[in-house]
Amino acid sequence: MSIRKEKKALTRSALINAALQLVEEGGNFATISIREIAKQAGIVPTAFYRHFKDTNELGLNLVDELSSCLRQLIRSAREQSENSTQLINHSIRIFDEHLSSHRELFVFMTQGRSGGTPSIRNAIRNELNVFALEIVNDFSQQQSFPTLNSAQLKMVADLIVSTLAYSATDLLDLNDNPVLKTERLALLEAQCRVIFLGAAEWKAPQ
Amino acid sequence: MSIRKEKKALTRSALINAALQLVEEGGNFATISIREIAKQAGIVPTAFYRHFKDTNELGLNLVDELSSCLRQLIRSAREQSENSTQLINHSIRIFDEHLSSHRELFVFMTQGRSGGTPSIRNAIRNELNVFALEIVNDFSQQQSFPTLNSAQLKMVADLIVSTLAYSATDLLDLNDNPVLKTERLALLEAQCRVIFLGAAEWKAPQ
DNA sequence: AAATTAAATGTACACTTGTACACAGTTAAC
DNA sequence: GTTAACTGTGTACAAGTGTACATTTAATTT
Repeated sequence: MSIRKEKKALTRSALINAALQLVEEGGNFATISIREIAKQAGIVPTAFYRHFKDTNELGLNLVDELSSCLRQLIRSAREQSENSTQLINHSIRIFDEHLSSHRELFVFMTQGRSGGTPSIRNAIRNELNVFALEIVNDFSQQQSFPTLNSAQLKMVADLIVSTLAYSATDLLDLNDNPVLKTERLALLEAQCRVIFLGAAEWKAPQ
Repeated sequence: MSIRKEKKALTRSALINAALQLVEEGGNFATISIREIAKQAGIVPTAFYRHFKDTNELGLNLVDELSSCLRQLIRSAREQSENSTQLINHSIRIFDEHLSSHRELFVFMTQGRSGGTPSIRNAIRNELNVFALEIVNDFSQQQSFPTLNSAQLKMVADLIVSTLAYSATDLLDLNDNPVLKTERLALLEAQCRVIFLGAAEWKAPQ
């Protein structure tokens, strides 16, 4: 890459990190201004436009960051043991670790899924859908629920993703309260187990 | 009530409705200004302060509105038939009707749960917790899951609430697409059934 | 009927916001 | 080596923001 493009990529990621940091510091992405982001990134406000048309376009790039983060999460979770109870325990631990190590991205995700612009909402929805499809893939390969067809597996995977995403808001808020956070993780674990039990029993209503 | 207090209550609810309408028109509550709200309510900006200290305080009052809306939802859902499959179907239909008839409140709820100020997040969390406790109450009275103790019932009720709340974001977005909305409702229904099946099978891990 | 109280108005001010535009400094292309 | 292209700077401005404060209007109290 040429020197110029390298430098550009550098300030570009400075902008992305600036936005994420402002979000993590308690700001709502929807309320963050171009000027704040530029200031945090150490550039002049108008330079922002060399990289993004507006904050919405930057937001869509944050979703890309989220995307690779989720892929990484799936990859980590796959290095695990066989037993189903262990599987849930281990996956949730990995999930929790990712929440902590990529706080900003998950705060952005939970905010954006319901409070972002329509395009950001859709982008996040799409990423969570891809995430669910990855889980379906694992279910199929491991024969987790032999009685379910792929549409039914997707339904269960969506439920898992929904439960994880919902818990993320709580867990991110409980970061400074280890006791309550452990309780919330235990709740999440029990709920996932309920879902697994239900999926194993699932049959269409008569 | 005296005329003066009546009028005050009137403009107060005008402010509340103005905020809700702005939210429903696609705005994010976090980005709405005092001036916008006052304009929408048909009063001068500074009159806002006669009723609320700031938008956050108004938001907490929106949570109160949400609270009574959820209570009403529970009450409606209780007038229903016995069979468990019917119960899920009927409850989800009622839920959907409430989403449509109180759109603004549920948009506010989904936005606020993850994107609101800390105090608003907590207030909404609290309302959803109360909602889950109501469900626990129903589970107990109807002996839905005789093998579960009350803590376990609460865990299941939280999962139901989480699933409903998560689906709300999707359903609110699909209001103008009946086909996809019906699909999403069917997904929600299947997921609730998975949860019920799992809860019936639930036992602590060995 | 007069005095008091309180809600809503109108004005004002210091900020912040997005963004247009001219410019400077560097890298890339020729 | 000169020219062209592009990233980042600096200035500028109209529009929107929260909110203090004095004023008007109308209901309540006396």
